[in-house]
Amino acid sequence: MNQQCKVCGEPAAGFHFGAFTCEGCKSFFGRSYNNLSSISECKNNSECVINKKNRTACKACRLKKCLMVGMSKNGSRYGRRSNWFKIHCLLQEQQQQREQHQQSNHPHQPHDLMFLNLMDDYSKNNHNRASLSSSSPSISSPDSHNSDSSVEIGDKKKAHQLHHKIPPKMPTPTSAINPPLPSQLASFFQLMPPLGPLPLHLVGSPFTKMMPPPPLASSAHSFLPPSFFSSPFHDSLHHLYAQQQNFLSSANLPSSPLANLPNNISNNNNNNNNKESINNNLLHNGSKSADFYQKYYFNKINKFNDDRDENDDVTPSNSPPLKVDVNSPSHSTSSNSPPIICDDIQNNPIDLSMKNEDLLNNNTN
Amino acid sequence: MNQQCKVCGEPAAGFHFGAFTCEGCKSFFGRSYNNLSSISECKNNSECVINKKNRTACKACRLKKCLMVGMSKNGSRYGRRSNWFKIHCLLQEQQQQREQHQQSNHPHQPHDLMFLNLMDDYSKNNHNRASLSSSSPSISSPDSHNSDSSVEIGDKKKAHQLHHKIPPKMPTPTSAINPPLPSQLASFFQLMPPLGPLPLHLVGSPFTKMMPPPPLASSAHSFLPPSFFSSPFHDSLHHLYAQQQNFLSSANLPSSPLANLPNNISNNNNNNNNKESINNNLLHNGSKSADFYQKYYFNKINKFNDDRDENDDVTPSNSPPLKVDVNSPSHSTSSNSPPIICDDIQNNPIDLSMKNEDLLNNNTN
DNA sequence: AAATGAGGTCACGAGGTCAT
DNA sequence: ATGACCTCGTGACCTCATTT
Ligand SMILES: [Zn+2]
Ligand SMILES: [Zn+2]
Ligand SMILES: [Zn+2]
Ligand SMILES: [Zn+2]
Repeated sequence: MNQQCKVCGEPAAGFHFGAFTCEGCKSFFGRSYNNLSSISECKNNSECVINKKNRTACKACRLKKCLMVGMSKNGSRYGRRSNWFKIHCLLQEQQQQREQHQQSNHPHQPHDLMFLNLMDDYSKNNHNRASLSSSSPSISSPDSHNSDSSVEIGDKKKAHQLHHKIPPKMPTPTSAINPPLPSQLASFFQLMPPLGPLPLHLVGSPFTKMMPPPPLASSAHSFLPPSFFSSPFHDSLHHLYAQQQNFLSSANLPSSPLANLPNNISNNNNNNNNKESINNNLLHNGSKSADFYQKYYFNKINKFNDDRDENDDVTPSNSPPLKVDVNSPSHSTSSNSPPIICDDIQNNPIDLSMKNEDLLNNNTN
Repeated sequence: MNQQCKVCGEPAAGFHFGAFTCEGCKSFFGRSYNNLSSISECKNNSECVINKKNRTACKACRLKKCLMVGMSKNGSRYGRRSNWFKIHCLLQEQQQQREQHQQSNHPHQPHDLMFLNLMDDYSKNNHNRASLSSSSPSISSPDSHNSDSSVEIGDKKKAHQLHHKIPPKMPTPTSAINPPLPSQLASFFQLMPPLGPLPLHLVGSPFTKMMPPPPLASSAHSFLPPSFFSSPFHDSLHHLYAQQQNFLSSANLPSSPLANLPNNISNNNNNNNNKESINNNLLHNGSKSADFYQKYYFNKINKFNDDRDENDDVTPSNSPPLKVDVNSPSHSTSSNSPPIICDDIQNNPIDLSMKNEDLLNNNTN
């Protein structure tokens, strides 16, 4: 797949810690997670725009970006990904491409068609397993990516339309993320802010709407054959995204820094060694300085990212009415309204229970 | 590897700041970049030929040479080099040797063969699975995956074709660079020119569009097995090189020195500390003397070097319609024209997305 | 079996050090 | 000021558990 690293934009090496990332960002996140102390404060007001070239210039902002795109050490999963997951990724890619190119364009083809085409290809190959790509030359191998748009060929034209509804409102993950973060957001997110007063004023809506970066987002799920999809990972993603946004917008900052220790924030169920080490670091230094906040936010965001995954237990992929969720989601229900997405997610039990990875996995399988 | 320092010719210690250099030139560039003021004007009309023995004689010309070979503090890469990079370096070396020896000679062996042999060795080790994508994955590692190439798959074939044409026209990086610079170029480049009137006649073409100087350039890529190489780093390099030349020849100088401050030139997105220091230096001294110009050009060239890598963000591997871009680019369109190269690069998403190092790394893997 | 990601390994290069 | 040498963060590649 042609996925790009959600953090730096380089071609992604895979889905790591909850997001498509390159090897570098994967390793960076893995290392940093257990060694926050090694990250020095941003010298640019935590507003660095991370890209392939400068990703090593500011560790603070790189980590921030990692968290922003949903990376988390919890809930990781192993094993081969389902074909649906792959398909979904493809669709998402196409969508993004489409959005970029013909942003204002008039959608000719309903992407339903596009999707169907894809499905056809898939089913054909499926027997062999060829995986998507196989059939369509373009796609090529699952991993290898197809660079191309695999999907593509036939679809490109149609593809763009999928999102016509959603896109406008919902920022594409990538597009939304890559661009410089709104200063507001950036300021909010200052993991390494000199501390100081927290940007509570941001709590409002404006911020909420922007966040977006659902690890994966696509409108395709509505097309997925019900039988295949137990739980729409797609929706889930949206939900997650929404949740994240809520988190960000309503994050309850410690009114008195000292009052809430980061420890409290850490996940309860989490046995993760890594997590512990982080907390230890935090406790270690008693001062409630910038360092404190840095770690505080780190934990906060991490918990948020982790939580989205934890729900799974509660609602297994099936539990929630598939049909309802799948269909109703963004499309039918609030198809027009952009902000909607969030709503859907929240209302949809299914989604809530899923995590990025899980979501992806659950579907179909 | 037997690489030589691109600046002074001494055996290289590694790939530093975008070029193979010795420890001395590496350190020199690292120091000078942040302390331009320490560099005094050349007393030889900026025409000093830098070599191992005299490299410390004229800092101005040494720095100039550094920039000429593509050194830049931005976008440096860390970490281990990909196997492809190594292979590429080997090929490049061989090619150079070949060129030197049988310059006018009639090539018996297309070096395609040579390359293929190399590739075979390499692929044997890794692959197994290569199949997919083309095989390309040749490279082995699981994750690596794609990183690279993704995009390309479909393009690979085209890519190499591109170059078949180009090579002749495109000077090999090394060979092109090492030799004395064309006088025009040299004059333009006078970083430490006594100042005097700027080469306004050069102002012409759009600076913006030009991209960059390729640290490494080689003609080999055209030979790369399509399947293996997703994106021809080789081409990219050529392109970059060509572009650099264009830049040099057509660079638009500030009509009114005072009007355009070097600061404006600096990258927007660039948070690089180093860059800042440079700008600071510049601002520091108010006089618009030779010093001003020196720094102005320094920034200009630096930006140029930096930009070559930056494009990545702009055109993600996917964004552009693969088919269209890939094919249409240099081939069909202006396939014959040599200057074309630049076009290809710009049009070709693949190339754009890559940077020197990245190029090398990315390919197939 | 095949695929896939978390972790681990260690080649590398940016930076820093310090004798020259 | 230079450049040989050292430190350590980075990231390409590999191993292996996990999942399909
Ligand atoms: Zn990355
Ligand atoms: Zn920063
Ligand atoms: Zn040298
Ligand atoms: Zn000189």
